Amino acid sequence: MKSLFSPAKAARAQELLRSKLVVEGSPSPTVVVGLDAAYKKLGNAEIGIGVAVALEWGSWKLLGCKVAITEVCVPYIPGLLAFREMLVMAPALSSLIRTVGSVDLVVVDGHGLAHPRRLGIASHVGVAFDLPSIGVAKKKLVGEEVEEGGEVFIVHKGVKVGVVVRARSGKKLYVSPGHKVGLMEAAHLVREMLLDGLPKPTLEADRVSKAVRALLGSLKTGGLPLRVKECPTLLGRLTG
DNA sequence: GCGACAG
DNA sequence: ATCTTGTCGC
Repeated sequence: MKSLFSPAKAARAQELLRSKLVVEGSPSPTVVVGLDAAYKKLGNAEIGIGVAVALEWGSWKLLGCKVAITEVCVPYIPGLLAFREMLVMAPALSSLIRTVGSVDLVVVDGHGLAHPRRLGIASHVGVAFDLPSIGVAKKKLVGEEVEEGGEVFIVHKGVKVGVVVRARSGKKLYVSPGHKVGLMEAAHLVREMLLDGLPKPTLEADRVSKAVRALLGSLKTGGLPLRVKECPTLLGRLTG
């Protein structure tokens, strides 16, 4: 059987999307969305859980939440993360946008500009939905950390592509522009969203994805053989 | 050839 | 990311 995924073509697609990327802007969000994905192996199949939560800036009040569940047959390859996670993130995000009406900013797990081809998952999401977005990663993908004027930047091939933001615990967060946000603006916004070592939207999306994952586990324990083949895409709405 | 390698 | 045993410290 032919391969189900072409890394070479995916990388070419990133180069095409890259020409649409805007790396400047300073949004003043009212509605901010957190995106996250979790996975669970059920028999031979790998199930992906995509979560999108909408919060009100500042009060961090929950405005909506959408979950998309489907089998994911794309492997994780460094640099090509978006092609795996977009399968569940895109349905969850588009459904959430339809529900809450408008979204001002999307915070994504992973890098944006700080990527081998300058189009990490945060930028991919931003360009695909034409929304301002920011990438927040827990680990570095490319570049070196360079201090300058009391700020630590991620420098890749001589270009500043991200900022290292320190949580109060001392833990590093690698922040980079996704789309329609500048470098310093992205770092500033993330610092304002910081709570318990992570941006509030990320924290909430992560919480939900872990909870749904636990539910999938208990379904298996209950003896219900989940037939993925018969329901390739389940769009659940658990909160919103 | 060796090391690095988001989630 | 997920799986997973044991250890350390509040």
